[in-house]
Amino acid sequence: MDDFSNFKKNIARFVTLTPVEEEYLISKVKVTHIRRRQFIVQPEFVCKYKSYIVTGCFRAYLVDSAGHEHTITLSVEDWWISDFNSYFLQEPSELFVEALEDSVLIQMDHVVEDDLLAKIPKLEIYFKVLAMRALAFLQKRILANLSKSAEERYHFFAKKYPHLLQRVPQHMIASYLGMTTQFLSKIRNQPSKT
Amino acid sequence: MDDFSNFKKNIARFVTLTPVEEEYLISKVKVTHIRRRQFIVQPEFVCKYKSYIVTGCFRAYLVDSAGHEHTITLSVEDWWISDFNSYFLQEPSELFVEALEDSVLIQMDHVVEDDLLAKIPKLEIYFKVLAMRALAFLQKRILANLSKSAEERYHFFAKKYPHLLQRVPQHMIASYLGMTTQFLSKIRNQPSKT
DNA sequence: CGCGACGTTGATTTGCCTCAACGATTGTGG
DNA sequence: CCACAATCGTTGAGGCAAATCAACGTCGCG
Repeated sequence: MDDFSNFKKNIARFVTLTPVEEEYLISKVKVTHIRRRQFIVQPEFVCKYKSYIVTGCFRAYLVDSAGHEHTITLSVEDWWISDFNSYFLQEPSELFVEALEDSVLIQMDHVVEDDLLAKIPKLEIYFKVLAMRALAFLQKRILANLSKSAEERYHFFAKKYPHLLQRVPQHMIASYLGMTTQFLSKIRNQPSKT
Repeated sequence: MDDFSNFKKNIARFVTLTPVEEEYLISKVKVTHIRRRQFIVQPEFVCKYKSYIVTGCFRAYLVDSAGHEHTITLSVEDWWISDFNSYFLQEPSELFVEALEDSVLIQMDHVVEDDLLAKIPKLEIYFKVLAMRALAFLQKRILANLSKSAEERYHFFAKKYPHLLQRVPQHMIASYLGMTTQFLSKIRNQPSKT
């Protein structure tokens, strides 16, 4: 089971490529190994790639003027990561995207992407589906932040992503959920109802 | 200046259609007039259309189990509105989308959209650009909610969308910004800096 | 071994909410 | 066309959820 196995499967969930197309795709993308604590995106720099996570774990976060970190994204295997804003518009990023574990990525840049979309138009559909899902996801997250208490948000998260609780340090989860480490700790260690 | 003038201009910002394509597009979409306080999306129902606002103003909101409204979207002329989640997946919506003024929409349903995308592939690009912009926008909003105080969020909003302050009732803006009407009122009437 | 990253716990503070009452404006039916 | 209701914004008192500040224990790693 090589690096591309799950990548192909993931695409096959939404569009069906011919063997020739698949081969062409694989020939164009680039496999990159990233060490823990390494950054693949940094503020001031333009985000060059969109990256599919083969193995590993990443988070994207912003550091505000008070020096507080705010986590936008926690991603594991079979997700795409990037600063889509910076990648799409080719503007300097404001975010850090950091590997939380040693990771393997499949990457493409704009040149490769445009070529692939031209040669394999079905990929437009694949990326469209991903974009729509991302939109739905972000909308739900905004709603959750507006309408739920810190405790509700945590329990919802814990139920939905139990594996992340084990892989990701708690202060990052806290910052993802919009609360302090201390408060999250208190939630976890209180009697509580489910 | 007919209903389609700005619609065409908006598309032309991102892709260039031939006169024939433009005509075909116009022949397929549907112009709808909506009265103030009318709903174009309601919970339990599948969202049938994506709609371009020719004139008017809409908001999308969710009512939580405690009966509180949470505004996801405030939209005016030249924006697309829909419950994209419900429209894209053809699942029942959870949202209300309500006209805040008498409005005129240009609408397309899935059948029309698929046909248009097949006949005018350039529209894929148009919608892709819109989707990416929406993604960037939602991401910024999540960051603002995570990192800014209610007062900062309000002043930021007021500076960025001064026209909305006049068109939209304040309790809706408050719910969009994630605070109560009363608190927003207090922010507005305090000395404050900036 | 010693330092830094991580989590926990308690005391205190505060940003924002809830509840409540009250003008002003809009709009609507008799 | 007026009266009354509904909608909208304002203001104040009191309360709570979550932040801040601070101190401490543990673990992993260089």
